[in-house]
Amino acid sequence: MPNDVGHEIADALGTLLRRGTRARLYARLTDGLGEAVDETTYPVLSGLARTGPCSAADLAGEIGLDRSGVTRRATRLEEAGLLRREPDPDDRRATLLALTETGQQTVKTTRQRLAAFIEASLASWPPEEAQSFARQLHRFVTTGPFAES
Amino acid sequence: MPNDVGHEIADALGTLLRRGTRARLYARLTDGLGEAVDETTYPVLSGLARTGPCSAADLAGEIGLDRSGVTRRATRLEEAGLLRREPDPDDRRATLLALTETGQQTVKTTRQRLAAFIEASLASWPPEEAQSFARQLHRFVTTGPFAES
DNA sequence: AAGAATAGCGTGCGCGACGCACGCAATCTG
DNA sequence: CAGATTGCGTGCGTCGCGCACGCTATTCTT
Repeated sequence: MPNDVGHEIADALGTLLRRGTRARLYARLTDGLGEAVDETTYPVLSGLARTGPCSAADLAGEIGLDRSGVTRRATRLEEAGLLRREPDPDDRRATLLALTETGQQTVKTTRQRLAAFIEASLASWPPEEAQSFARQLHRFVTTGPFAES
Repeated sequence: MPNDVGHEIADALGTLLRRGTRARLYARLTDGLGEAVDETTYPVLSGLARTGPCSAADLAGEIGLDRSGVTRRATRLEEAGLLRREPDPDDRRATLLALTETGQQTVKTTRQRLAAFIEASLASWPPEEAQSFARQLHRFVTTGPFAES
């Protein structure tokens, strides 16, 4: 493998991990979806969409955050009607976090926006090139130095 | 283009933009390089390595941060001996920020570590596949929805 | 040439996000 | 049935960040 490869990818990852990059992308994705959903609260919605209804502690582990932070974000999202707290029927001290209908819709549209952004910037690529790139990127991220520590 | 492509890349970007991902990667890259260099201060070093000696305001624009933040990080790095403040010979009110020898060395080793991580996770790939992936990723990042807004 | 306007810099201040730890309620254990 | 444990929300301290002020040096204006 030529030496350039590592440095070329390093450059790309560098700009990708910039604070501003993340902020701009989230701003575009959550634009017009209400005051409550932003860069900090969206991971709660997204994680909850992945796991289904679960406790705040489990969700905290899922999105890599302290339990207290999840609780606070959840209250914000609850007040905005995107999330619902329901008592766990099996354990009366536990409360389950679950997405409401609008919450699910919010996650859905956000993901569609991201996919649309990506497809737009890949529009000029040969289809099979885009396809192989997608597979390679997925493989690189899941097997690289980014796995769950 | 198949619909999967957008969603597959979206997944990869999702995990890549996780808060924890960024934190873990920076922790590994800056491990043992001294107390002062961490996730927040490294962009100052890296940006300064790209631009060469320049003012705090210019560097702020470069790394997407407020000027005051650059100043504070610069003082931390200056106390650690990684950065030097020198008066601008052409403008006596201006002070230029410049990397010291150890500062340059720190940036160099950090970049080498990142490149090594990447090459390690690409070690099992066919060389020409890695090469095309690197080019595609670079192109995707520079032309995608991540450009400077 | 002198006073006004501007530019560069550092710092005080408030805001928001985060983690830790405490208290309360419910549950498990012996 | 009492003590230990678990789940949850919240107060507190810390930290990073942007805004705005004051100070100094420079540039503009007349």
